[in-house]
Amino acid sequence: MFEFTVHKQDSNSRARTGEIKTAHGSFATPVFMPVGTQATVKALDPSDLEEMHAGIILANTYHLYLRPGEDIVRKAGGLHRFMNWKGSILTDSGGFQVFSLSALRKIDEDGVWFSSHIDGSRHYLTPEKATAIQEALGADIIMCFDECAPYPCSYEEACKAVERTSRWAERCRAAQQRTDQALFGIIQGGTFEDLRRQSAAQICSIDLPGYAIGGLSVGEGKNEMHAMLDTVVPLMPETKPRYLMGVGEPEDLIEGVKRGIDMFDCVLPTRMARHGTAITSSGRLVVRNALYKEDFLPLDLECRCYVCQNYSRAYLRHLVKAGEILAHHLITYHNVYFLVNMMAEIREAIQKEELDIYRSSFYSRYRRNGMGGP
RNA sequence: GGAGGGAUACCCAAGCGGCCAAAGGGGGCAGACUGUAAAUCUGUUGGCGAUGCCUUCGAAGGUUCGAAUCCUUCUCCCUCCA
Repeated sequence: MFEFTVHKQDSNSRARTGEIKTAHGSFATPVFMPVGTQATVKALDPSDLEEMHAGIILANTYHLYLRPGEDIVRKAGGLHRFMNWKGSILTDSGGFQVFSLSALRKIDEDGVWFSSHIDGSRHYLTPEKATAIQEALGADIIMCFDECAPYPCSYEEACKAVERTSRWAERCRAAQQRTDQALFGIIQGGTFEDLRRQSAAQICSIDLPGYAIGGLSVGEGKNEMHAMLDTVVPLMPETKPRYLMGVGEPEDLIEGVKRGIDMFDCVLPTRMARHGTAITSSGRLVVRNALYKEDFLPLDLECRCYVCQNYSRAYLRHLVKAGEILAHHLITYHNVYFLVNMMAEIREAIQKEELDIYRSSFYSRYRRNGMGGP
């Protein structure tokens, strides 16, 4: 089952609140989805995610196909049971790996050859195969297998990716056997407005329960990303969720919501945490910096998460410097909480018609490379 | 007491006459990270008034145009034999 309902449309922007219902519960939108590529949000237990009210997480087709193999997940009773996550799950199709594993891959019309990053073995992924794997994994939302073009990229290259992505989207839909999974289409087009329009028209002409915007935040600037959203979102149906893939930073979430995005996912909070950086209301706080050696304040003075209630910057810095695994857990917990909570605040602001106020208040405190100080 | 081996930058450790302010690790400091080949990657790590100068390779002397590298003495450490 899959249902999307819009609750409140902001009168000053394209922002809206809503709700998505899947067989694994419902969650409010706009939503931030933590990424758990290999059926685990790195360094967190599903109970942590529940505790911070994350309603949906991501996993990846390509990675789970290579290891442990989708059959094992299917035999385990599906991804939810396999990883003990009761909320909703979205699986990415492997389309992003077409981009990120470019050195190990070869694209043709039928599909993509990959050399496994694990053992070098050769694998062929097609729209049909990506769909079948996602059916075996059993997520609530599955994604069309797309071609995510790099940035920068020539017009011709971007155009080819758009057209191939459209043909592949049709094939994914045709390949669908299960009726209980929501298949989302993906709009491509690089940073070319006309290609974005073309892609939006083509993808949205396929009747699917949701649509995503892919191929952004791959190196283009914020302005270009915003311009693409302004181009594409108006061409997407209002009654379907709009998902901006792979984004983002706190400011990107606000800017995306304002431009009509309902769903986001990003590895940034989990990856940065493992690399020793916290996301706070005043900006990034590089926990390992010497500045925090004797700083006994919490990561974020305004944060109500478990970590900020119980641990100091000095202690977390110590854990990071000492290479202790708890550092990964605690900072990841905070970072994911921060974004999940931020989305809750944004929803509340939209509900109260105060998104602009929330936005300016956010920017008044947040500096991208802020020190996170009091 | 005798015979060897060793002392190099914050630590470990290469270097054994000029291309050495000195390899490589570690540690320190800093930067990056946006549908995860990422507990990763990159830069930096003697001092300056800085396309050059000054001080450094246990200490002090010496040889040499030139020494971390060769010689002498000393100090300390290690191994083996008494």
